[in-house]
Amino acid sequence: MNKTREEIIYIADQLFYENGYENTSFADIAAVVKISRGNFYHHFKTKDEILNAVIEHRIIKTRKMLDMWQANGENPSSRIISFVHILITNQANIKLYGCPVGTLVLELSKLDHASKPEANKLFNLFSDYLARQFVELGFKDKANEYAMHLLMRSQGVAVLANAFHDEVFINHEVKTMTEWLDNIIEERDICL
Amino acid sequence: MNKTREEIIYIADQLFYENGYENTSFADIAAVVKISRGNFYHHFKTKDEILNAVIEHRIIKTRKMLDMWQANGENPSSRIISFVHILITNQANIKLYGCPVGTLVLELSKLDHASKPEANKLFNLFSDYLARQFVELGFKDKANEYAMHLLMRSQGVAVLANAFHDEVFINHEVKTMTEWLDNIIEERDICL
DNA sequence: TACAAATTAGGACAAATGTCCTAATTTATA
DNA sequence: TATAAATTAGGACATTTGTCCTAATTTGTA
Repeated sequence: MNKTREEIIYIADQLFYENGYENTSFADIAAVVKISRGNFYHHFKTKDEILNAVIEHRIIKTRKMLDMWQANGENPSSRIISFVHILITNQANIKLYGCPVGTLVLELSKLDHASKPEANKLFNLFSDYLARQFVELGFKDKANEYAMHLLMRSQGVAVLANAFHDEVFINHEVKTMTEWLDNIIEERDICL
Repeated sequence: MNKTREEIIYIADQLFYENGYENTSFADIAAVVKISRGNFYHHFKTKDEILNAVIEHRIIKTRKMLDMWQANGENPSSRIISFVHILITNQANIKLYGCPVGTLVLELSKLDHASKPEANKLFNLFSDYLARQFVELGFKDKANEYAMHLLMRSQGVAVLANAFHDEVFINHEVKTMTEWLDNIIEERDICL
């Protein structure tokens, strides 16, 4: 039900990512959805309402993706690799527009926007997912630290991927991330 | 000479960083500089011209800073540490607005702005600076790779510093960066 | 001092923005 | 089918935007 509303959210999601929130107007969204600007008001009273709907939509999408990784990943290690490999899967978009999460949170920071905490939840989803894997790997004390470390690296790669469009760099950094993971696991085994 | 022009650039530099380029208007800058909006046109014909002037100004500032690090750093290793420590020195601003370079390049990407390559030169300055240090450390083949790796890490930390405002995380990541540096130097010595 | 150049203030201008209203049309329901 | 509800189109509205013009003032110089 409410197909138009969902289509608005779907298109706004894309446009906010590709062109930024501030730089996307009602008119831009309406033009793609092919509805009149007036009709808009019936579904969303303000632009902020659209943003909130988009963020909520992204949270649901992300949860689904993480649940799938959780279900399909054979072990914590391969589930972590699923995360790292977004950088390769979404390489084309990341080169053009950066990371959808990182760029949104940064923009909302500069706009001093009330929805920043909500957007931040996207980061929390990934961080919690990763931390859970590290706990399962036996890194009880360092799980959060390691999760943030990987999140940090993927954000750094996304920024430089956007800046330099260098595929070799991206592939190499993905490799060093998996090596880093192998290393801490190896060190853990030595300690036992 | 041309004090007003320089003041416009100085203020625009700040406002573009704090509020974003798109989200900063002529009126915003004029209000802070305390000149009439009309007078603006005498110094800069378009907003893009201000942006270009701001980028040029940042390039000059950055060059000066790197030259100072180059001159004052006792060895390549300590010069690299100077770079890493921006994350601590500029911690307050990074938490609020992210990295000035990364956020500008990302925004210009989304705006599909003609000045993105110019802004990217800021990244090149840091990357070249770092690569030079790694060459001096004897990593002839891996100098660029290592430079990009450190740049990537500092960008990642900046994004998450903005998102989470977590001082402990920042300090810890700075520590792991210095440890990473120590490690590759140690490994190099073992190989000799 | 006299004159030219540089700088300034103030506002005009069209276009775009987010918001909101009304009237028509479609859809669903009794 | 008749009626209410949901959805739509089209445009009004004040505000803000970047851009640009003109006339006044300040500054520097011969």
